Amino acid sequence: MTEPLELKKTVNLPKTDFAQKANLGQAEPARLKKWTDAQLYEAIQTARHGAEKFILHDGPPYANADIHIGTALNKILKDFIVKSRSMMGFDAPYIPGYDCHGLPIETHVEKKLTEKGKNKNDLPVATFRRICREHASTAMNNQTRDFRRLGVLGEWEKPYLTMSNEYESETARLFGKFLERGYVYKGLRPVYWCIHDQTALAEAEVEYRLHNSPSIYVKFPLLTDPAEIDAELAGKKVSLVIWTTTPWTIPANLGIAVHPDFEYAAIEDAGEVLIVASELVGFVIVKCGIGGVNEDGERQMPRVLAKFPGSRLDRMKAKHPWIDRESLIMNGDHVTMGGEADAETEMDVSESRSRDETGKAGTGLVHTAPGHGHDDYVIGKEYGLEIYCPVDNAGRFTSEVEHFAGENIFKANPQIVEFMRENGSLLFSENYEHRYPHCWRCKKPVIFRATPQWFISMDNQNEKSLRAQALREVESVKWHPAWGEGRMANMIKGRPDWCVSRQRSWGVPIPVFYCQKCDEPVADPKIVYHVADIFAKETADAWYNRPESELLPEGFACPKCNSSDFSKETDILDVWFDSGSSCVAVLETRGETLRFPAEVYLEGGDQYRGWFNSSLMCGIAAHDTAPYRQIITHGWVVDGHGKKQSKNDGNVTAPKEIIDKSGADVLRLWAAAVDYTEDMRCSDEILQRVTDAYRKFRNTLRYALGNLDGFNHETDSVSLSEMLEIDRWALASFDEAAKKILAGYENFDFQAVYQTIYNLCTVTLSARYFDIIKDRLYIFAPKSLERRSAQTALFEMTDKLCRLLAPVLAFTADEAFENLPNQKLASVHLAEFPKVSGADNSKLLGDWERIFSIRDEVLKALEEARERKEIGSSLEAKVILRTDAETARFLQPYENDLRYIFIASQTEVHEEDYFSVNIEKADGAKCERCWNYSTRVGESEKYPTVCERCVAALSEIERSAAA
RNA sequence: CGGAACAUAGCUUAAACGGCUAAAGCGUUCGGCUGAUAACCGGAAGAUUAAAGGUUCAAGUCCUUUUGUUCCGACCA
Repeated sequence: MTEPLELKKTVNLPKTDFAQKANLGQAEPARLKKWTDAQLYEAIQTARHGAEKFILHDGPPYANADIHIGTALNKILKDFIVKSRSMMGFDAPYIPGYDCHGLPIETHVEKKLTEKGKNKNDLPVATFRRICREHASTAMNNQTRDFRRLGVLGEWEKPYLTMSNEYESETARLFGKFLERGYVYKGLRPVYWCIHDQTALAEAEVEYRLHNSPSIYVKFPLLTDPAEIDAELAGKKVSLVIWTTTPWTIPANLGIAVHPDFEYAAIEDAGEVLIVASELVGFVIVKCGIGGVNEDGERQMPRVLAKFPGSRLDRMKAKHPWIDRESLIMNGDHVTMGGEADAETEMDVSESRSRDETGKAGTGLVHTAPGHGHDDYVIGKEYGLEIYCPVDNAGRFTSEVEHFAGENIFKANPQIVEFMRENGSLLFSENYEHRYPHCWRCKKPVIFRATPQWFISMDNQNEKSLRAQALREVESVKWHPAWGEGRMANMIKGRPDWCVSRQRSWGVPIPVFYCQKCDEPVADPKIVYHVADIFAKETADAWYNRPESELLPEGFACPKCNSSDFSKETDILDVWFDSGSSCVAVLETRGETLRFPAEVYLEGGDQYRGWFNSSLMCGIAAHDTAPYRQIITHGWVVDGHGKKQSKNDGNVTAPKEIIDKSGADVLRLWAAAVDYTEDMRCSDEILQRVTDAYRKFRNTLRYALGNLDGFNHETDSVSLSEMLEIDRWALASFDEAAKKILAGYENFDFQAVYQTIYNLCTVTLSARYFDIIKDRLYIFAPKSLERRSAQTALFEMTDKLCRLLAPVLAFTADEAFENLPNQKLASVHLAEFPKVSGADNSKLLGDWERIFSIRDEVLKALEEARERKEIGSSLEAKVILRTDAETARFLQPYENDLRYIFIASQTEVHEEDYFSVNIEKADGAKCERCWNYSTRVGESEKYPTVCERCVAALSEIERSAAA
C-alpha cells in the first residue's frame, strides 16, 4: 500500500499562464510588436489569397492634428469589419489613407511662419508647399502610430496619401475625365476678397470686427404695371424700398429679393407709393421721415393702399436708381425681417442685433447683387441673373461703371450716397456700426466679389447628368442605417453645382492653361493627362517648379490664335475632389489588392455631404457607377450627458488616456457595446462599466484555460455521444449564441455581438455551467471520463470564443488563443470563425431551460435558508423538492445530477400536488477533499476524512501514478 | 432659422405584426464562499418608457405638438 496522497494536491485546480490581471498598458504594445515582427497583416493576406474579396475602402482622416475619440471609433469599427470578414474567409485587405491637402494645414503652417516672423507671400509657392508636405507627414506619422496602437491591422507601411505623386497624378487625371465628359465649366462665384492683399480668403481666414458703414434706404421704381399687384395701385408711381450697408454694391444690383410668405404693404407718401414689409412699415416711416407730422409733433401713419404677399411680386421688374437697367424681383426664403438685410456681407446678424439694439434696420426687401453676396449669388443663379461684378482685384470699379469708374469702392461709398440723394432715390442714410468681416492678415475690411472659378455641373448632359445619375445610384446602394438613403438623396437633390476651384496653394493645381495672347483657356483632357504624367513622376509640385513650356506637350500652340505663350491656372482643386477621387486613385491604382467599386465605405454622418457625396460624383464621372455598394455611417461621440465633447467644456475623452489607463481592448469593447448608428455616449462611468465587462470576459477565458491545463484535445476529447448531458447542453447553448454572434458580424451589428457574447459569458457560462462543472473538474480523476467530458466542451467553447471575440478584443483574444493547449496557429487573427452545427438541439435546450428555472427556485430557497443562518455554503444543504407528478417524472433521469446542478450535497424529489423547495442540513460529514457532505465519510481507512466519491477518485489517481 | 436623427432603471442594451406584471446584464445594496480570489455565487431594491395630446378594446411601439440633444446647411476636413 502506497502512502496516502496529500489531499489538497489531488484536487485539479486551474492552472494557466493567462494572467488574471490584464495589464494591457504593457501587454498590448508588446503584442503589437510581435504582430509587426511576424508581419501578421501580410500573413493574413497571404492566407486569404485567392478568396473572394471584401473591400472596405478607408476614408482618409485629415492629416493635421492628433486623433480624437471620434477618429479612433471610426478606425475601430472599420477594423471590426475587416477582421470579421477576414475570419469569415474573405480576402479583406485594409489600405488606410490620409487626406493631406487643404486649408487647415495651410493656416497651421502660415501661423507657424508668422511666429517666426515670416510671411507666406514672401516664400515661393514651392517652398510653402514643401513645408505643408512636411507638416502633413508629421501629423500622419503620429496618427499612424496611434491607429496601430488601437490594434487596427492594415497596410500601415504603405498607406495612401492624397499628396503622393501617384495620387496627385490620378486626381488631376480624374479632373480630365470630368472635362472629357463635359461636366466642367468656368463661371463666376463670389468669394471673400481682400482688396489690400488682392487675394481670395476662406471663411476661416476672415474675422469679424466692428465697422462703420453707411446704412441707406433706397427707392427702386417699379416698372411692372402696379395694377398687377393690386387694383388700388393702378396708375400710381410705385417704388420698392431696399436697405443696404454697402452702397458700393448698388451699381452691381440686378435684383430685389422678397420673402414669398411675408406680407408687404403699399403705402402712400407725397404722391408716390412705397412698398415695404407690413411688419416694418412703422419702423421705416419713422426712420425715413415719411408721412409728415401733425401739430403735436406726432408722426402720421401714411395711408396703406394695399397689402399682399411677397409671392405676388415674384418676377416683376423694377428700375435701377440711376443705371438704365432692370432689377428683377425674386422670391427667396433667405429674406428676413429687420436688420438682416445685408446678406452681401455675410455677417452674423443675430449677433450684431444682440450687440446693438439700435442697429435694427431693413425693409423686408433685399437689394441683390449676385456678384457680391452669397445669398445673392444663389438666388441670382436660380433666377438666371448674370453674376455681375464690376469691381477689379484692387477694389476699384471697372470702366463699365459710369460716374465711378476707377474709384476705390470704399471711397466711393459717400459719393454714391450723395449721387442718389441728388437724383431723389435716397430715402435716408445714417452711420451704422456692425460686425463686418476683415482680413485676418492685414486686418482691413474684406468684400464679397465674384471671381472666375471652375465648376462641375450637376445638371448638364441630360439623363447623363451627375445629379440624375447620382440619384439613380443612390437607390442601388445599401444604406446602414436605412434612413441614410433619404438623407443622401435629399442632399443630391439640393446641392448646387460643385465649385472645385480654391484660391489656395496646398493642393492639386487645376491643370489648365490660358493663352497669354487671346485669353483662351486651355482645358483639354489630353493636356490634363499630359500634365498628370508629369505629376506621376514629380508630384504636383511640378506645376510650381516648372515653366508652362515644360508642362505642355512639345510644340503646343493655342488652338485659337496659335500663340505658344501660356500662363498656368493658379487655383487648386477642392480637397473634396482630392478625397473623392480615391475611388480611382486608390481602388484602381492598387488593383492588385483592391478594386472598383468597393464593398463598403464607413464614416461619420457628416460625410453624406462630404466624402460620400464627392466620391459618388467621382465614381460616376469615372465609371458611371457609385464607388461603393454599401454605406455605413456612425454617429458622434458625446459625453455622459449626451452633450458634444469640446475642449472648452473639459468633457473630452482622449483615446490615449483610455488606452494608457485601461487598454485599447477596453476602448474597442466600448465601441462594440454602444449603438454606433446614433450618437454614442462616453464617460468615466461608461468606461468603468466596460472595464468591468472586460474583466468578466477575461476571467471567463481564464477559468476555461485554467481547467484545460494538461488537456490534449486530440487524445483526451470525448465524443458527443459519450458526453454528459449538461456538457452537451453547454455546447448547444454556445452554438445558439454563436449563430447570433455570426449574424451580428454579418450585419455589422457589433452591439448584438457584444450583448450576445456578454450574456453568454455571464449567464450561460459563468453563473451556470462553470459553477456547476467546477466540482467535476476539480474532484474527479484528471483523466476520468467525467472530467474529460467537461474539458472537451470547455476546449471547444474556448477555442470558438477566442475566434468570435477576436475582431473586438483584438489583443486579449489573441493572448487567450495563445494559451489554448496545443494551439498551432500563430495568431487568432489568422483563424476563421467557427462553423455552427446544423443540429436541432431544441429538445435539449428546452429541457435544460426547465431545469434551470427549477434551479432558480432552489437558489432562492437556499438564500432564504442562509438568511436564517441555517447554512452558509450551499454544500451544507440537502434540497428537498416537492413537485407534481409530471415534473417529478421529468426530473427522474437527472436524479443523480441534481445535487451537482444545485451545488448541494444531497437532493430528494417527492411527488406532491404542489411545488415547494425545502432546505435541510445535509446528512453526514463534510468531505475534506470535495467539501460535499456525505454519510459515508470515514469508510476508508486510508482516507478517513473523505467521502466515497473521493475515495474512488483517489484510487484512480494512485493507479495512474503507479502506471 | 431650415433639413435629418435620436430620447426605455445610475450605465449599456431588449421588447417581430400595436397584445401578459416593460426584459437582461452591469452598477448599487445585503449576504455567502475563500480551491477562478483585486475572483466566484446568490437575494433585493431600482422605470409615470423625455412631456402633453390623439387614434385604438389595447400604445414603449402608430399620429400630432412640445422639450432636450446631436449632425448637416455651399468651400469646413
